[in-house]
Formats: sequence, C-alpha cells, structure tokens
Amino acid sequence: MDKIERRLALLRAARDVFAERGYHDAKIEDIVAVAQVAKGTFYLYFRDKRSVLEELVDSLFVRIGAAIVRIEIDQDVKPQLEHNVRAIVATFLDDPALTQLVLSYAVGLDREFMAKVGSFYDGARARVSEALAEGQRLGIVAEGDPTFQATFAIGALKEVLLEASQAKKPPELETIERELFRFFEKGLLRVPPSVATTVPHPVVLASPRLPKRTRKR
Amino acid sequence: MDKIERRLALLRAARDVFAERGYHDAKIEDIVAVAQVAKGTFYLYFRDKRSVLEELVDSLFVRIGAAIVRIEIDQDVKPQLEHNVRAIVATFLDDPALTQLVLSYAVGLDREFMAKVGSFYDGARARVSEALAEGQRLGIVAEGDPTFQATFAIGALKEVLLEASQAKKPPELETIERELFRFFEKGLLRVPPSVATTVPHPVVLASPRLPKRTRKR
Amino acid sequence: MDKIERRLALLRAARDVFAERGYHDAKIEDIVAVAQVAKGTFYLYFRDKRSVLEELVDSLFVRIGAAIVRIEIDQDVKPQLEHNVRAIVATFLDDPALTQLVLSYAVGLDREFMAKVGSFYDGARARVSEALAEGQRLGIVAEGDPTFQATFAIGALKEVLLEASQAKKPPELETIERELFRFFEKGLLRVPPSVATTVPHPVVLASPRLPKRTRKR
Amino acid sequence: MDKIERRLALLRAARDVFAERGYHDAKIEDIVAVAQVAKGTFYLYFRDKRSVLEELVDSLFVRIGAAIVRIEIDQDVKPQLEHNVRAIVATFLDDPALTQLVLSYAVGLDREFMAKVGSFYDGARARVSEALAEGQRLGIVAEGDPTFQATFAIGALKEVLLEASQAKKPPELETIERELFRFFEKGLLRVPPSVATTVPHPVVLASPRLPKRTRKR
DNA sequence: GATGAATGAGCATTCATTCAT
DNA sequence: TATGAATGAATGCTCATTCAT
Repeated sequence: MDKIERRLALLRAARDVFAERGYHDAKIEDIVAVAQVAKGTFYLYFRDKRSVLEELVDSLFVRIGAAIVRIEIDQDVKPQLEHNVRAIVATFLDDPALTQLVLSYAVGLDREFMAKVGSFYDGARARVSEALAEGQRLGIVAEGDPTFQATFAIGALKEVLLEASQAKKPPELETIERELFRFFEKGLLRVPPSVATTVPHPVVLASPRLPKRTRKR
Repeated sequence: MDKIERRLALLRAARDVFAERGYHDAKIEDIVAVAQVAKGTFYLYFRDKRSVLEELVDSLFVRIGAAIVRIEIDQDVKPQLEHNVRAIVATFLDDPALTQLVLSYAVGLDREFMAKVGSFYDGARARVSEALAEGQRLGIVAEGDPTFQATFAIGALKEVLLEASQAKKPPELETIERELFRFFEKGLLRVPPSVATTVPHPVVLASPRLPKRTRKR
Repeated sequence: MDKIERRLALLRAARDVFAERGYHDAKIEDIVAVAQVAKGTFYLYFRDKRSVLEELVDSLFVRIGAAIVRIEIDQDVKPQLEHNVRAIVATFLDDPALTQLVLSYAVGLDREFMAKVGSFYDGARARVSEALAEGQRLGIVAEGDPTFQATFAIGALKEVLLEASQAKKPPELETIERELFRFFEKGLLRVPPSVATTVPHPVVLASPRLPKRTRKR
Repeated sequence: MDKIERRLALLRAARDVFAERGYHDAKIEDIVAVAQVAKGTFYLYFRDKRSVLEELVDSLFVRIGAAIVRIEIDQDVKPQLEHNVRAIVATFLDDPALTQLVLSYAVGLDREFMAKVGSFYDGARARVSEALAEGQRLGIVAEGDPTFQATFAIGALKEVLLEASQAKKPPELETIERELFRFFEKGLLRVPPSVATTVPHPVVLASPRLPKRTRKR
C-alpha cells in the first residue's frame, strides 16, 4: 500500500468516523483502527485531527465548485440549470458521509470551522442571488427578493441532500432532480387568496422561559 | 434570586454560550461565569451538561409545537397557513441563539442528541407531508411527491430562519413571511422548456478523491 | 490544608522530584503523588510543568538577591564580605535540592530556561566584576582581569555549593566560608617560578575524532 | 563515505544538536538531518540516543585524561603544572559544543548519566585533592583543606571553560591560563582583617517559602 | 442551598525505535 | 548497508463532575 493509498484510507476512515460519531467524539484511535494503521501513522499524513476535517470539507467544496458550469444565457438555459443541479446533487450524494458532515451547519464544531463552512454557503448564496437577479431581468425568474429566493433554494437543496444522504434507501438522483425542478418551477401552494386578507391577531408568541438574548463576552 | 430565576439564568447562559462557542467548546465554567453562580450550583439544577442542552432544545420544540394550530379545511385555509408560518418564524426568531443551535443539524454533537433533533424534523416532515397530500386531494397543493415537497418547504424555512438568526440586522418577520409565501405559491423559475427536452449526458461526476463510502464498524 | 499550603506542598514536591529525576524525567504524576494530590490539582496552582520550575528557580534567585547587602567601602569591608558570602551560602544550602537544580547549568533543559539561568549568572558575574574592579582601585583586590576573577570566584563558589548540596553529610557553613575566604585571600599555589619560564611545547591536543564544530541551523 | 566517516558525522551532528537544543530537545531526526543520513542509519551505528551522548562524553573524558601528565616532583613543578592546565583547557576548548554539554552538570539529564559525569568529577577532585595534600607536604601548596581547595580549583576551571565555550569570541588560551595561574597563586582578596574579627550575628537566612527538604521516595 | 477546590478519566500528540524493502 | 515509513508507549493537560465546608 503506497503513500497515496494510505493517505486515502485515512481520509476515508476519518470521514466515516466523523460521520458516525461526530467530530468531537471521533477519536484518533477510532480513525486509525478503521484505517488499519497505528496511531503514529496518522500524524505522518496529517498535522492534526482538525486538518483532516478541513481537508475533507475542502475537497468536497472544491468538487462542488468544479461541478458547476457557468450558465450561458444566450443558449438554452434550462438544460444548463438541470446540469448544474444534477452535478451538485450527484457530487454531494457520491459521498453521503461527507455530505452529512458538511450539511450540518456544524454549530457543534468550533468557530473557525463554522466560519469556513459558513463562508462557503455565504458565497454560494451570493452567487445564486446574483444569478437570480439577472434571471429576473431576463424574465426567467419569478418576482421576489433574490436574496430570499437564493436562501430558499439553497435550503431546499440542502435539506433534500441531507435527507438523501441519511436515508437507508436514498432516492434516485433523477427523482430528486425532477421533484426539485418541479418545486422551483411551480412552487407548492395553490391556496386561493383569503376572503379577508388581513391576518387578525398575529398571535404573539411569548417565550416566557428564555428572554431576549443578551450576548455576553 | 430564587430557584426559578437561578435556573432560568443558567439556561439562558448555557444557550448563549452554546450558541457562541458551540456545545463542545462551551465549558461549564463559561456558563456559570455568565450566569454569575458557582460551578457546583450548575449541578444543583441540571444533571449534566447534556441535559441543559436537551432542555433548551426541548423547550424550543415544545414552543414550536404549541404555536401551530390545526388547520380547518372547511374554513379559509390561507390565513390559517399564514398564521402557522408566522407563528413558527416568530417563535424561532424570538430566540435566535437557540435557533442557531437547533437549526444546525448538530452532526458535531453525539448521536443521541442528533437522534432527538432528527426525530423532531422527521415528525415535522411527516406531518407536513400528510398535510400536503391532503391538500393535493383538495386541490390546493401543487402536484408532486408530498414527501419531497415537505422536505423542500422545511429546508427553505430552516435556511431562512438560520440566516435570520445569524444576521446582525435580521429582516422583519413580515418580510420573511411574505417572501416565503410568494416562494411557496409561485416557485422560482420561469425558464421555458428546453427545445430538446432530454438531458443528453448525465455528466457523470466521479469523486476522484473519496471513493464510495465503506462504512466500517 | 489551605491553598497556600497546598501550593507549597506542590512546589516542594516538584523541587524534590526535579532534583531526584531531572526536569524531563519528572512526571506530573510523580509530583502530585509526592504532594498527595490529584493530577488536576497541579493545574489549579500552576499553568504548566515549566512554570513550576520557573517559580522555583526565580524564588531562589530572589532570595539570593535579597540576601546580599551592598558593601559600604567607607566601613570595614571584610565583615561585609563575610556576611554576603555567608548569606549566599546559607541561602543556597537552605534548599539543597533547589541548589542542585540551579547550579547545574541545565544544558539538558530547553533554551529558554537556560537563558534565564544564564542571565542570572551573567548578571552576577557583571556585578562581581565591577566590585572587583572597584576593589582594585581601592587596593583591596589583587591584580588581574576582574572579569576572569569574577568567573573564578563564582565558579569556586558554585562548585562548593553543588558539592555541599549533594553531600550526604554536608560540611558546616562556617567551614565552607572559612575555606572559601582562605582561598580567596591567599590563593592556592606556592610554586616557585620556573627556572626556565617558557613552556616549551604547547602540546597540541588534536581531537582526531571530533573536528571543529560546524554549527548548523 | 565509509563507515568510519559516517559514524564520525553522526557523532559530530549529535554533539552539535545536543549543544544547540539540549539533550532532551534534540530529536534523532535533527541529528540525522545534520549528518545527512536517514533515520534508520543512526541505529546502525549507535544502540540508542543515550549511547551517542555517552560516547561523546566518554571521548572527552578520555582525551582529558590523556592530556594530563603525571607531575614529577623531583623536577621543576611549575612548568608541569602549566602544561597540565594548558592541556586541559586546550582539550576542552577544542570542542566547545561538547564542553558545554559536559560542564553543565546535567541535572536535566537522567540519573545514570549524571552519575557518570559526577563520578568523573569526583575522581578528578580526589586526584587533585591528593596532589594538593602532597603539595602541602612539599610546601608548594597553601594551607587549607585540600578537598575544599580541589573543589575551588575545579570550580574556577569549569566556570572559565564554560564561559569560554559559550562566548562568541572566546579569549586566547594563553590569557585563560595566565589569569588562572595568577588566581591560583595569589588569590583574590587583599582586604585587611576586620578591626573586630568576629562576625557578630550569623545573620540567619530563613527560607520562608521552601522549608527544609523532605526527600521523598 | 451555595460554593469552588479537588478529582481523575480521557485524549491528542510526540518521538525513539523497528523493520520491510 | 541504507532507507524512511510505521509503530505504539508514554505523558502533559483539560474539564465534567463531585463533595466537604
């Protein structure tokens, strides 16, 4: 087994143990047990526990980034969109364990890591938002605040990916894509407008136990 | 300061420190420092670190559950829907720190906790899914797999809540609700159908770095 | 046992274990075993292993510094000198374990620590050297390079202190002082000058095994 | 590069790294890096890390022993003394890195090693002491306890050697020897005897922080 | 009840040494 | 012989939890 393979074995083992136990409960000992190497060997390939996690996450982000192609608006847009959605879904679900790791917003992890994941999503949202704004100008995106739209779309995508990555029998990629597109194209609700449009009482929802946050430090 | 207050102070402190540092990096010492009590006092009110987290999360779930009213289909549905969405959004955003904690799927936490959060969402999804199926029968919900629709809707909702709970200047509740409804009612895309409807090449997405998972143990 | 006492117990234990095993071979576990406390307790009183060492060494240096009184040259110098020598000797030998620790130049320890000990001796040498130079002007110190003289005097003092601190049955302080003074006053040798003053062959001492250092890094 | 050379390269490298970082902070990896060989090669030439140190120290002691010539009292003593001092000084300073290593009493090192170094000095002191006693009988050594005198002489020698071995610009051998001899011959102090000869108060030097040692284990 | 000092299990990381190539 | 990847014992330090006061 050469160095590349061993490194790979450790990455896989780490990914699986992280997904299985969560980052904090994953012991180096668990990882090397899965990878069938000695404890010290881990440190021949990675600086520390954290750096494996980062490498895993980075590698997924890189693959996602690489999977997306720039949409050419002077060509038929729909297949390009479909391609990108399919590419993203396929890339995530190709590695369900890693997908679970990344799609959990990872509050449980430390700030630095959260910042990395968070900034990826922020970047994604920004780009989607711009694309939607452009799409609105072109008349191919529905009315509405593009930032919210981007958030909704990303949320829907994340949720279905998280679902699928956790499912015992994950749905077909095609099914996911079809349903996602249907949702994006037609929405969900067909409720007729209210007879009385106003919502009478907003039903105040006091949180009697936990008052407004007072962020300390 | 009586017992109720002290307990409350500890819950608030824990919530804030958890949100600030993440569960694992939150030290009991930090929590009691914020709550202005001694370390031992913490254990007079809670069995252990975990149980505070559980109580926090449970309390939020309870509030969410309590905020939702059963929809009567023989009455005007839209305002009832709007009420529920508003109630959910308001309940979450009333406690942004806790919202962040719960909306992160918390992979970083241990399995038991993840199971608790996961089962809440599973339950939510199931109920939404049923409601959507019923709605389809009534003709007030768009075509599509209700399970997927539920996932998409929940994902969109979660994402916007997470966003809002993290934002320095969170948007108005009304704005969130309006945009969310618009999205649910009209969808997002207005792309014309492809000239060639078929997607030619499924664009296989090899993950050259991390092969298929081989779940060990 | 109050905090002061416990801290003291740990300091003593650390001093003894350091002297017994050397700094590196002294395990925190050894120290706490001697001090009869749990491992964690050590870290309630000291930041880390290193800091106990530093505190020990600093405390000795401080005591040495405090023991020395400034010599007034317009008064009888000899008793002042005697007082200082006695004070230094007594202070060191009051804590033989610590004396051993400090009088070993501690090459085995890390650079930072060596620098601290080294700078103490450098300072001492500088001050002794100045005093000797002044003494030469006053005619109460023999001819010679005061820097060398300071080095010799300090070396003689250190060696006898190291000896005494290691001895099973250390000599009386008075004996040490008397002999030291005799040495400082009269020297050692009474050899008549050579008939032929020149040393004929400098007897070159090749070190065939280990050539001149080539300091790397 | 033949075996002898490689062994030599390793010894030199070890000496330099030991002197640079101290024994404990010197990694085998550092040594082999300096010696430009692979890690495993080290163990072809030395049993373990310790044995290189021992070999280095032994080699210096051997050279010192070899440099000293037996003093013939029926001949002119002074040049013989001068020769020996010169030989010792030259041998040490021929290898400053090793000198630093050995002159540090090496408390930081483990007991076994300290015992080795210590016994060398003990032997040296014993022999010097005997020589001084003999010298006293011959009237060429000043009065005083020869054991103390030996300690003082050795201390002065060690200190100046340590100094010189650490100095950026070490003094000339001749200077060291001249000053050393002057010191040995004439001593240091010319202070007139006190008017009141007795030292009135022994100035008790309590060590308030660290009480008498209680050697454990 | 409240306190905070004490506890000790637990774990990431290091590095001297081994050994297959 | 030389290599350097692999090993795994060893240890400093953390922090949730306990308990004497």
